[in-house]
Amino acid sequence: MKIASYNINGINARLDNLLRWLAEAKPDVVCLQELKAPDDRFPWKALLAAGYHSIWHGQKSWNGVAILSSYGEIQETRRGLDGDPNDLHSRYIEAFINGIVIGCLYLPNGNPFPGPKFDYKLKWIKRLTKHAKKLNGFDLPVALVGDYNIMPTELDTYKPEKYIDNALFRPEARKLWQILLSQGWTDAFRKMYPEQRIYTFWDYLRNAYQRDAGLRLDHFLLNHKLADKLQSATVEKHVRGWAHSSDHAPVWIEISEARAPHPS
DNA sequence: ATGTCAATCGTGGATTGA
Repeated sequence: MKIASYNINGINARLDNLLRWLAEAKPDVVCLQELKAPDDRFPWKALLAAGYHSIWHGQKSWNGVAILSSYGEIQETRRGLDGDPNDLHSRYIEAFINGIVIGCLYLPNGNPFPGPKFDYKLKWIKRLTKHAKKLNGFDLPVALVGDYNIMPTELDTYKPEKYIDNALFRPEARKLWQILLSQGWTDAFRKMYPEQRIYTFWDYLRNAYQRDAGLRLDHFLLNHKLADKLQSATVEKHVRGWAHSSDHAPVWIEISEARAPHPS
């Protein structure tokens, strides 16, 4: 089972790229972020024609998350996080697919630091941590997937010293990431590549992709029940090189599936 | 700051967010 995450940076502006990549990579489940589209402009028909059912939580102009599945109709389990009734950003959607709880998230960027946007980011991480604790109590495989907008360590950025005062790398955010992980979550990519510099984002500015001036922002957190089944993890770096690409690359993990018992 | 995108309002280009 292939579970993917892709910050698409405008689903309608990049629908052709998305469909091309789906046809090429054939993931089973895809978590999308930064739809930048209201609910009534989500291209569900084109995705259905490509073989994917969708659930989505859109918003005018910014944010927006969706989950695609090749397994048929999707059982949605949640949209949004508790803890702030005034938060209207569409940043979290969750479903139960093929026996796995999959949370798709778009964590606030938080720049500029310091400021209200950074404060909102920290609060959002705490709300996510609270929800993650609840999910971790279930006797089910769980994956929390998406654009975390956090570089957890110096290995996760091409130039750590440049990012000291950046919300993506501030110690306050990295500390909350560690607190979240300490509940028992496995960072799937770091588990598969313990020492390697891997990036999932390259800025549009200053030929960042050509220079490999990247950041690792998109993560898969797996609970124990799922981490045991992790087979591989891949960054689809070449897709970032396509014309009219998002500034993120699609990323995916492969999960081994227990063979279903034969019907008797 | 630099310089690159998309959405918006609303029809040309400034503004906002990333």
